[in-house]
Amino acid sequence: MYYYHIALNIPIGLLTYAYSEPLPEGRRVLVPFRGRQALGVVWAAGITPDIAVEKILTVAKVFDEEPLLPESWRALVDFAARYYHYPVGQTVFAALPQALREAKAVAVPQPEMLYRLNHRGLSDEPPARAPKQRALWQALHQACSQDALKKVHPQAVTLLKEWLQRGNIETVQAALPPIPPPVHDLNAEQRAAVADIVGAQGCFQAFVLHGITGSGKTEVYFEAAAHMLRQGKQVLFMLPEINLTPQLLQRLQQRFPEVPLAVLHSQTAAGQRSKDYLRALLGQAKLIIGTRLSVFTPLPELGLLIVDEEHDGSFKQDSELRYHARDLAVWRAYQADCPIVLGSATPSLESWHKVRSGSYRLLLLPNRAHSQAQPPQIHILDTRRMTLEHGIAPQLLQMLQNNRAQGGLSLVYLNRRGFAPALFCGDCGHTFGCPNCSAKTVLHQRIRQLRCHHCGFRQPVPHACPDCGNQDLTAVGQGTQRIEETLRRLLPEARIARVDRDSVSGRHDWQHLYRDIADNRVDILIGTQMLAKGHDFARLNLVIVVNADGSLYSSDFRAVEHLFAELMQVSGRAGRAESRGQVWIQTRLPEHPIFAAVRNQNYPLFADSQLKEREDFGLPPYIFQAAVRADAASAETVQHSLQNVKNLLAPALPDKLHQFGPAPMLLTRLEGRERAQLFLESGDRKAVHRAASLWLAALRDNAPHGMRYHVDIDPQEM
DNA sequence: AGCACGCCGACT
DNA sequence: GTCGGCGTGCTC
Repeated sequence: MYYYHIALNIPIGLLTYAYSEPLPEGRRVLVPFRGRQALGVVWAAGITPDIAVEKILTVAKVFDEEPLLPESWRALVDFAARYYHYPVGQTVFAALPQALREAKAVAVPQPEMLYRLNHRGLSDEPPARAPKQRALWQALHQACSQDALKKVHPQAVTLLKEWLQRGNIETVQAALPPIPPPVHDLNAEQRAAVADIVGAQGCFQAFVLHGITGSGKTEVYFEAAAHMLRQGKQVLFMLPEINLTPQLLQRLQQRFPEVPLAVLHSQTAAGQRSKDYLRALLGQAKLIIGTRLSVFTPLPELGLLIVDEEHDGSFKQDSELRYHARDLAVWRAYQADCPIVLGSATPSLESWHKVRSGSYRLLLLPNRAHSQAQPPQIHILDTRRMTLEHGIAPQLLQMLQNNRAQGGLSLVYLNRRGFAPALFCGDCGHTFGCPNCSAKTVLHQRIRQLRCHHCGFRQPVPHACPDCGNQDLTAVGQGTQRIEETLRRLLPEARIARVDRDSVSGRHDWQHLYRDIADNRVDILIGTQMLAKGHDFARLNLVIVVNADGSLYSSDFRAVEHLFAELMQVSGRAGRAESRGQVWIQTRLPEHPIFAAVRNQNYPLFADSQLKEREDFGLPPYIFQAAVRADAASAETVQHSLQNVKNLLAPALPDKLHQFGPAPMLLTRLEGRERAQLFLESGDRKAVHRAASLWLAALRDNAPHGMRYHVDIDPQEM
């Protein structure tokens, strides 16, 4: 009998099973588990059982037709499980696509075949009256993929089958896909960046590609990728969810028409995702593009990783396995001995710190790629002594009006959905909170609802104050809907489109919007962060940021960093047009140093001064953090049990460790549960990990039932 | 995590 | 007398 450690989707460790035959690690198997059959992955083979042999059950089924989950993938999963203090078995399942988590065999994708005319086919030319067929026949002089042939003739599949039967066609294995040269020539900086990346081929090296909006980072990614693809290497290209647009995919397909592509994100249909995952595992897919979850794709021929908008918060998963895909990507590059490119106009301070300390190399794209395009001009407008017209300065309204008259496209940006952030009783001061969360509900005027943006709560707008009966309830603050209403009233001739999660959700809505904008049917866009990221509108030449201050009052030390990135990103929307883009940012805190940095569009200056502050205050990236979070029905339960565990652990914790808390979280109540957290901090990463392990063990033994808890390594939210 | 086992309150 | 509440403990 052979014994194995099997990874199962359970929060305890690996379980021991037996089998009469040798099994390789990375094999999917079915095992009996609690009277049922469960899927598992062979994690360690040839082990000595660590429990009584009579308790060990036998593997029930081996999926030995399937390819193995490779060693490099298992090492990645092991690392992620250890680093993020998450059970190995559950990490395995988090890293697998749906079909591979299920207890049945999967179809193994066959390598793509190319088709070509043989001798007989060459002399069997279709008649002149069938020009389409003839075009297909012509194309088949060279080996072609089915996809390529479909573009030549819509019925290519049927015809191919027919000609194959007739014995006119031969099939060949796909060779290295041809990669055409770039359509546009790269400028000197782009070429230098590509040369640096390509020069690191076969060695681990992290690059931060810092380029302002429009500086042509994508071309650098593409050319570096092209180089690796020509060597038969695989390239993983990761983006934030919102940037994975049909436009980008189209660009990729234009640039790499013959390269087998795998698209992996949460929107991909489960079947396709699993198929693409296996194609990547088998080395059939060469270019893998996806969101954070694609970092777990097994890639036997990995030659380059690209993380676009690497500062983006969506690379961090904030439930279950709380991993940071950018950080895991760097680990993968190290493991695979290959370069990784972290691209951004506003790199994360974590990455910038590594540039400054010399471990990452900086690649600069200081200019806009198309030399006639200038960076936008950014103005900071002090609104303290102004009478605003429903949140907008009169002079900015005038600018919107003028820009419309001159045929320009404007963007009014604010990061707040709904009509107004709060409804308020002018008599007694009552505000309308969410019953499940410690947050105010947001007024959505058009559908007459108060909504909580943290949970699903919604209720009709009350007609009177529940405390004093006053019927005159006032909306305070600005939301996208209210700005829209105001602008429609003040600028009745303007054609206005609001873009937020309430108005634009599906792909269809986007297509409509793009068409309307392209056809010159929109003068003013009103939008939230959805619009700031990854969407380019050529005519856009005026951006107004309604209120930039909110996060400057936040106690989250990352708020300034995030606001800077947000302002640079939204500013970058302006000025791909012919005339120089103008950006106006309204603020009541104009003397805050962030605005000087934004106006000068000087990221390095900003980042260096932020790093100095972080160092002075002993904050990340100079120290390492983990958050211990817990929630339960009552605030006392959470607070007391965290305090209790803290007291219990006090003698056992490492010396170099500081603990802060427990304290209620910023949003103390979420979906009916009270939340509190405690921070573990140290300049020594090992001390944080050791403390995190101790905390988890202590919570396992001491947490009252009904209390949930987790550890978040390198937390991004306070 | 799930799922079974087990020990106390309101029902035919 | 039982049906079912969910607290507790185990899974190879």
